[in-house]
Amino acid sequence: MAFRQKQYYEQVYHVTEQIPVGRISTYGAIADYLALGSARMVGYALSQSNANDMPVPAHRVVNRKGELSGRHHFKPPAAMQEMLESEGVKVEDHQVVDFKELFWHPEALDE
DNA sequence: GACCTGACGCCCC
DNA sequence: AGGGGCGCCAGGT
Repeated sequence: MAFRQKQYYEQVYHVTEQIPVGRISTYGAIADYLALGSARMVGYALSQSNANDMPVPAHRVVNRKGELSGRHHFKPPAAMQEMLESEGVKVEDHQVVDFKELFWHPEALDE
Protein backbone atom coordinates (compact mmCIF):
# COMPACT_ATOMS: atom_id res chain seq x y z
CA MET A 1 0.00 0.00 0.00
CA ALA A 2 1.12 3.53 -0.69
CA PHE A 3 0.20 4.22 2.90
CA ARG A 4 2.78 1.82 4.14
CA GLN A 5 5.33 3.11 1.68
CA LYS A 6 5.09 6.62 3.03
CA GLN A 7 5.47 5.34 6.54
CA TYR A 8 8.50 3.37 5.45
CA TYR A 9 10.20 6.37 3.90
CA GLU A 10 9.38 8.44 6.95
CA GLN A 11 10.87 5.83 9.23
CA VAL A 12 14.01 5.59 7.15
CA TYR A 13 14.46 9.35 7.30
CA HIS A 14 13.76 9.40 11.00
CA VAL A 15 16.25 6.67 11.83
CA THR A 16 18.89 8.18 9.57
CA GLU A 17 18.40 11.53 11.21
CA GLN A 18 19.07 9.97 14.61
CA ILE A 19 22.55 8.88 13.63
CA PRO A 20 24.91 10.80 15.93
CA VAL A 21 27.55 13.02 14.39
CA GLY A 22 30.77 11.17 13.87
CA ARG A 23 28.91 7.89 13.72
CA ILE A 24 27.65 5.86 10.81
CA SER A 25 25.08 3.21 10.12
CA THR A 26 24.31 0.77 7.37
CA TYR A 27 21.42 0.14 5.03
CA GLY A 28 21.06 -3.37 6.34
CA ALA A 29 20.96 -2.22 9.96
CA ILE A 30 18.19 0.25 9.22
CA ALA A 31 16.25 -2.26 7.17
CA ASP A 32 16.67 -4.79 9.91
CA TYR A 33 15.56 -2.33 12.56
CA LEU A 34 12.48 -1.37 10.57
CA ALA A 35 11.93 -5.01 9.70
CA LEU A 36 10.44 -3.85 6.43
CA GLY A 37 11.45 -4.12 2.82
CA SER A 38 15.16 -4.56 2.39
CA ALA A 39 18.45 -2.72 2.49
CA ARG A 40 17.85 -1.74 -1.10
CA MET A 41 14.73 0.15 -0.17
CA VAL A 42 16.64 2.09 2.44
CA GLY A 43 19.07 3.31 -0.17
CA TYR A 44 16.21 4.10 -2.47
CA ALA A 45 14.46 6.11 0.20
CA LEU A 46 17.63 8.02 0.92
CA SER A 47 18.11 8.82 -2.74
CA GLN A 48 14.67 10.36 -2.70
CA SER A 49 15.53 12.30 0.43
CA ASN A 50 18.53 13.85 -1.27
CA ALA A 51 16.40 14.80 -4.25
CA ASN A 52 13.91 16.41 -1.90
CA ASP A 53 16.67 18.35 -0.21
CA MET A 54 15.80 16.68 3.07
CA PRO A 55 17.91 17.37 6.16
CA VAL A 56 18.80 13.71 6.25
CA PRO A 57 22.47 12.94 6.87
CA ALA A 58 22.53 10.29 4.20
CA HIS A 59 26.29 10.51 4.13
CA ARG A 60 26.33 8.73 7.47
CA VAL A 61 24.80 5.66 5.90
CA VAL A 62 27.06 3.20 4.17
CA ASN A 63 26.81 -0.40 3.10
CA ARG A 64 27.66 -3.28 5.39
CA LYS A 65 31.31 -3.21 4.30
CA GLY A 66 31.66 0.41 5.35
CA GLU A 67 32.04 1.55 1.76
CA LEU A 68 30.59 4.84 0.56
CA SER A 69 28.53 3.08 -2.03
CA GLY A 70 26.20 6.05 -2.36
CA ARG A 71 28.87 8.68 -2.86
CA HIS A 72 28.12 8.77 -6.56
CA HIS A 73 24.65 10.04 -5.81
CA PHE A 74 25.80 13.19 -4.10
CA LYS A 75 25.92 16.41 -6.02
CA PRO A 76 29.70 16.30 -5.95
CA PRO A 77 30.52 12.62 -5.40
CA ALA A 78 33.33 13.67 -3.07
CA ALA A 79 30.93 15.59 -0.84
CA MET A 80 30.01 12.47 1.08
CA GLN A 81 33.59 11.75 2.07
CA GLU A 82 34.25 15.39 2.85
CA MET A 83 31.24 15.61 5.13
CA LEU A 84 32.24 12.45 6.95
CA GLU A 85 35.79 13.64 7.43
CA SER A 86 34.42 16.97 8.56
CA GLU A 87 32.55 15.09 11.27
CA GLY A 88 35.64 13.22 12.34
CA VAL A 89 35.02 10.06 10.36
CA LYS A 90 38.11 8.98 8.50
CA VAL A 91 37.57 7.71 5.01
CA GLU A 92 40.16 5.83 3.07
CA ASP A 93 39.69 4.68 -0.49
CA HIS A 94 35.94 5.26 -0.31
CA GLN A 95 35.80 3.15 2.81
CA VAL A 96 35.18 4.16 6.41
CA VAL A 97 38.16 3.55 8.66
CA ASP A 98 37.29 1.69 11.86
CA PHE A 99 33.80 1.48 10.46
CA LYS A 100 32.96 -1.32 12.85
CA GLU A 101 33.73 0.89 15.84
CA LEU A 102 31.93 3.91 14.44
CA PHE A 103 28.96 1.82 13.51
CA TRP A 104 25.79 3.00 15.17
CA HIS A 105 22.91 0.62 15.77
CA PRO A 106 19.39 2.00 15.24
CA GLU A 107 18.42 -0.42 17.94
CA ALA A 108 19.89 2.13 20.36
CA LEU A 109 16.69 4.14 19.90
CA ASP A 110 14.68 1.48 21.65
CA GLU A 111 16.87 1.74 24.67
C1' DG B 1 1.91 -2.80 -19.53
C1' DA B 2 6.42 -5.52 -19.32
C1' DC B 3 11.14 -5.35 -18.38
C1' DC B 4 15.31 -3.56 -16.29
C1' DT B 5 17.78 -1.32 -12.97
C1' DG B 6 18.98 0.47 -8.50
C1' DA B 7 22.69 4.14 -2.05
C1' DC B 8 22.16 -3.83 -0.47
C1' DG B 9 22.57 -8.16 1.78
C1' DC B 10 22.16 -13.04 2.64
C1' DC B 11 22.06 -17.85 1.12
C1' DC B 12 23.88 -21.33 -1.72
C1' DC B 13 27.38 -23.46 -4.57
C1' DA C 1 37.26 -18.50 0.86
C1' DG C 2 35.47 -16.55 -3.36
C1' DG C 3 31.83 -16.04 -6.74
C1' DG C 4 27.28 -16.10 -8.31
C1' DG C 5 22.29 -15.89 -7.71
C1' DC C 6 17.98 -14.46 -5.61
C1' DG C 7 15.09 -11.50 -2.77
C1' DC C 8 13.53 -6.92 -1.67
C1' DC C 9 10.00 -2.84 -3.60
C1' DA C 10 9.63 1.00 -6.35
C1' DG C 11 10.42 3.92 -10.18
C1' DG C 12 11.89 4.92 -14.88
C1' DT C 13 12.05 3.62 -19.75
